[in-house]
Amino acid sequence: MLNLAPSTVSRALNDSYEISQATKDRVQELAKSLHYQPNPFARSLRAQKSKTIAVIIPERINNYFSQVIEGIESITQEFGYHLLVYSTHENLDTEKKIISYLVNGRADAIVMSVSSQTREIDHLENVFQNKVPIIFFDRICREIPTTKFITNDYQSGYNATMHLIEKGCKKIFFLLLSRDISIGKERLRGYIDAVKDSGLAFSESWVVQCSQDEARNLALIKHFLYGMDRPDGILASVEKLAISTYQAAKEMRLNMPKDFKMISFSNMKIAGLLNPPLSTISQPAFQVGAECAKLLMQKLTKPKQPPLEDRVIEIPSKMELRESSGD
Amino acid sequence: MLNLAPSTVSRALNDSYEISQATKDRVQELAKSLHYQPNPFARSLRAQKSKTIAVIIPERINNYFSQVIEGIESITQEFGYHLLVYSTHENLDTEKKIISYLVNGRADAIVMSVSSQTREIDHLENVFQNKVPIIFFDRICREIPTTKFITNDYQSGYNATMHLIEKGCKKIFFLLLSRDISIGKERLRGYIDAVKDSGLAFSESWVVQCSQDEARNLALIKHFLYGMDRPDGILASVEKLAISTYQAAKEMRLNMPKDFKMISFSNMKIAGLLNPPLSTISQPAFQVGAECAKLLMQKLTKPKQPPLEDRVIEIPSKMELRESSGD
DNA sequence: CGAAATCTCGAAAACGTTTGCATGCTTTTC
DNA sequence: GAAAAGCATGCAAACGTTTTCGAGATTTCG
Repeated sequence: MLNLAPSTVSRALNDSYEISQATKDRVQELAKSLHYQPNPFARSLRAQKSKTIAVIIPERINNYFSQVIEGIESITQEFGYHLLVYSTHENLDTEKKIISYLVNGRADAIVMSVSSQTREIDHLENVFQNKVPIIFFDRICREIPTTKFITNDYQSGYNATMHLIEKGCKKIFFLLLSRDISIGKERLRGYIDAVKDSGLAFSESWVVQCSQDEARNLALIKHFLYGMDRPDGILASVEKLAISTYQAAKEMRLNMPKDFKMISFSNMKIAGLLNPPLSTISQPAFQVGAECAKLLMQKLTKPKQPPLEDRVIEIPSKMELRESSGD
Repeated sequence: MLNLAPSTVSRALNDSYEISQATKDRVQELAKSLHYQPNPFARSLRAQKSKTIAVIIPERINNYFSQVIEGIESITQEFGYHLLVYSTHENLDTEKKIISYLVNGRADAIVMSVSSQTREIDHLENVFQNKVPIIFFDRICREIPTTKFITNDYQSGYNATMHLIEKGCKKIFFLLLSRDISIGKERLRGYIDAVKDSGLAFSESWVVQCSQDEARNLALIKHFLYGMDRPDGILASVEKLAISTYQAAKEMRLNMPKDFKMISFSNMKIAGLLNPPLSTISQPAFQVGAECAKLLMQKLTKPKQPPLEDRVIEIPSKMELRESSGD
């Protein structure tokens, strides 16, 4: 429309020094009046980058993961990056499929928390070999040499258990989703060490392996709460299991903290409004997301950046004691 | 590597009828062994479509919106569509900026719930004029002639209010975020009609306008709960305000349902575990998301589809009565 | 056996940008 | 006054696909 070559227009829009101010003005004015927006695919194709970050989480309806995404976005948004969000629904096959979408440049980087089913890691190796920067958080994969963010899972598990013991618990059950995922393992270790350090008669049956099926979890919990050897303390390694326990206690008309005490890893804002208020170990979710994003923005927006360091960064959780644990 | 032209390779991979089986096999085998994945940008550039849907919500840490996104994904995932998720943080300027990213083809369609600040709608008009299919849900924009999904806001507001009145409430406050957004208006209308139909002495001061600032909301709620003309019933039009009310009641040691009764629009799964269990009107969030997605998939994947119809589709909510309202 | 039909593949254009290089023009410099 | 330098712009290639068109090879058919 202005009788200019595409190259000139491009340079004018990008404010190149080799275009006269007069031409720049003409071009930019017309662009504005036409609501011109450059085509992102042409750009991505040419530049070999997408200004997009993929976030992969195991489930969406979860306060922790929502907060992490908020944290990520708080940083990426300043840089004009877009967020592609995927949920694996804790399913390994879905995770593999999602990953396969992302190794071809659709995203410039990946931020993820692996599913509880993830045992093999070929697909993750593949990402790494394809030079797509990847950062893990919470449920990390130690084998891939990249940066990972976790909280002090061992210590938190230890402290939470010790707290229950101090409150008089002699038989403390540990509820987990899967023994395979990183956080499960570490929290479990902390729990076991605390139990043993206190000289309690630990038994393997104290560790209760739950599943993705909420109805089954509820039945399982009710079952052991009915039994003869029922616990007087429970440490839930994920929020979901704490909720099922509340449900079970309610249906069975058991009283917390009288009949048993509980503390849980959880990022619920309303933990204090439950009946009874739930003692929690809450993770710095927003901060974790923000730190992941900062690292990625540094790597992606600055020239000549080294690959992401192979290290584990720990950001401590906060224990908030309420009535459910007898406080 | 196979001494074939790009066109042949392309056709072989896409299983075109004009390629011999032998060649197809050779190509597909090599592709598999190289983990070949076609470049999405080249594809999008060529096809003028991105297989991506943008979802714009006012906030991420919200059960309702998370569930809607799950619903959307449950459908789009089968079609191999990707989800770009944005949060406006209830901010109009952010909303405008996000929209401006999307009118150039980055997304094939938009599913959105407008921010509580959204009064002007030029940016939404712009989307529509650019022929980007857009569907609204929950907080809709009636002026844009497209398909919108809502719940029976008026009726739900009416029923909830009637329920409180049946439980003996004489002075019922209505808590809302903004009078501008669609759902606020409709729920408010239902509430007012119910109050008037019951012959209660309605006063404008019963409608309490809250803000995005949680601390201010808490102070506001505490203030009217302290006052002489404090309500004996509260209808919260959004979950967030119900939570602030619980917080206020807790701090002031007020007892629900004795001192006042409450019911709230909310999609919290754990409403029943609060103290006291919260009566809710819960929306069919997952279903709303799924319906939006179904419509879009139809429009995007089938040839020769008409534009999205200009109509409002209502999916009813469910009222679940618990102790907070005196049940 | 010649012509038509069928099968298999390649050449080239197109999608909308960005950028290295070339070009023509004006200004500066010795 | 001629060469060098600076300025403003255009040309063309490249990014990786898909698709239209056409060409050569083989088969079929009368």
